[in-house]
Amino acid sequence: MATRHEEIADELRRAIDREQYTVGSRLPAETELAARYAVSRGTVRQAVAALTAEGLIGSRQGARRVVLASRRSQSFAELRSFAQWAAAMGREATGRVAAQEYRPATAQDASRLQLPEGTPVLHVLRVRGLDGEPVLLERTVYADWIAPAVEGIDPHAPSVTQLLFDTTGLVFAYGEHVIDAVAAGARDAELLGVRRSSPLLRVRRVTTTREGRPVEWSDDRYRSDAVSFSVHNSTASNALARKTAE
Amino acid sequence: MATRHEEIADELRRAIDREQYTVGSRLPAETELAARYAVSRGTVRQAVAALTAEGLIGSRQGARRVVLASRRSQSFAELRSFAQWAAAMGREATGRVAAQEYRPATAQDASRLQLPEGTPVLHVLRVRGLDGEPVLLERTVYADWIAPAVEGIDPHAPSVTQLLFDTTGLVFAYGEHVIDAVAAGARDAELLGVRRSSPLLRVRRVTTTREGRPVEWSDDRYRSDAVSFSVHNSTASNALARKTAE
DNA sequence: GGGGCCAACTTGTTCAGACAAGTTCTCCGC
DNA sequence: GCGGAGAACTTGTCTGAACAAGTTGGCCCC
Repeated sequence: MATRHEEIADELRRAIDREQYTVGSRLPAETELAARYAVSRGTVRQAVAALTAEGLIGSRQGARRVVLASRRSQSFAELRSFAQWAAAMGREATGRVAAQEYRPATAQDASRLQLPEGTPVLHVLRVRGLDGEPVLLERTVYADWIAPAVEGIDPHAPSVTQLLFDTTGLVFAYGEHVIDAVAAGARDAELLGVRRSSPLLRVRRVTTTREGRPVEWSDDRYRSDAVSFSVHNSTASNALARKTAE
Repeated sequence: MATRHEEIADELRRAIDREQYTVGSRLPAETELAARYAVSRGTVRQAVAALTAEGLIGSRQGARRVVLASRRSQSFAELRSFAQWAAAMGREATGRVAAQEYRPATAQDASRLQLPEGTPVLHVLRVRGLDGEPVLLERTVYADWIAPAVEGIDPHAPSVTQLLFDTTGLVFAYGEHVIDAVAAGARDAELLGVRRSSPLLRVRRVTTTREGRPVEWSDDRYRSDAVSFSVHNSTASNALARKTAE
């Protein structure tokens, strides 16, 4: 908690969480908050902008801000890392590598990872579970420059993200996710312990470093009875987009 | 295009779109942009903050901003309204009401729409298509205070959103979406023209007005071979969250 | 009681300046 | 040629001020 506006945002979040400000009620005016925390209005605006982006409060010119929701959404760290997400819920993340091999990059791999076609990239198939029960099948392709660090990882390591950070200082900073539904194939069904052709939630994502360099792309399939995703949107911020096939 | 920072944001978006700034390259410094557009640095910061929220550029202290992606994501208006989305793609939105009736609000309805339990709410089942081909099944529950305006709508109207705005001035301002996958039931399969138990992408959402008042909640099922969703995230903004079943 | 108008309030936009903190690049010495 | 130190650059934080634009609530009149 370094900066003042982050402190204030956090304090407001907690106040909403413990229903000091209830859903539907109005937040104090900027000038009042500025006086209360002894900061300028600009700093207060930075704080409430964060809550607005999270979908906790709504804001429109002329009217006081409204509390829209109370439950705080998880952090990006929790979304990037399966293990961190599990830990935040008080569950244990388990995982094993089912297959791992180098293959020359296809045109698709090359385009997504910004590499020349034919560069050897590392394919990894992981099964991940919560408290031992498999819920996610991860087919990940790593760029050549990070692959050596991934290759040496213990097949049962709970957190690849954490290990990569510890060994190479790599941070996953940006992600693009495409979500749809698919039927479980024979292999999927076996590894996840569901019946063939049961519906799976598929998330295809590309992750990049802070410098904007793509690190990996992945085809993740979730047991839809165990996991769902949640997104909030507003006229001001629209992270979610609908797309047609191909 | 009213405000200066919106103009600048739009100009930058277009420049990225026509690859004047290519993916992976660096944006000019704030001070340079400020000079170029003859505005203060604060105004430039507002403009680039918008692009950052959209996932188009990445930003970190000390380094110049990096272009992360070029394709512009659709607006919130397009996400809220099926018809607007279709129009933006140059496709024709079709739709028909398959069933419509009032029912007393269940505890779940009451909680989601912030109404007293037992209040009569309007259930509507709509089939929507692109160029005549059905792609979406919409089971929507409308709050009692907006239901009369919905009831009178032509069953084949392409855009409910537009009609509600025209007749009542209502704007859908905020939305919370929970996404998972389900198998098509017999009714779903028939209405969408797919085989039973094929995977569907389910989006359950609650929409509220600008005042933060819930208007409707809906269970939308998309043919997963026709539609997918896309979300971008970063350490700074995380609209997407993973959830476990109940 | 209802409708309309206005004043007070509140958020949005923009400016200019100062300092903090992190990154990048150059130059120097080895 | 390589690495390290440091300067120059760049984004992040924060202040204080002024005006624009939209909302809300109260008051008055019919």
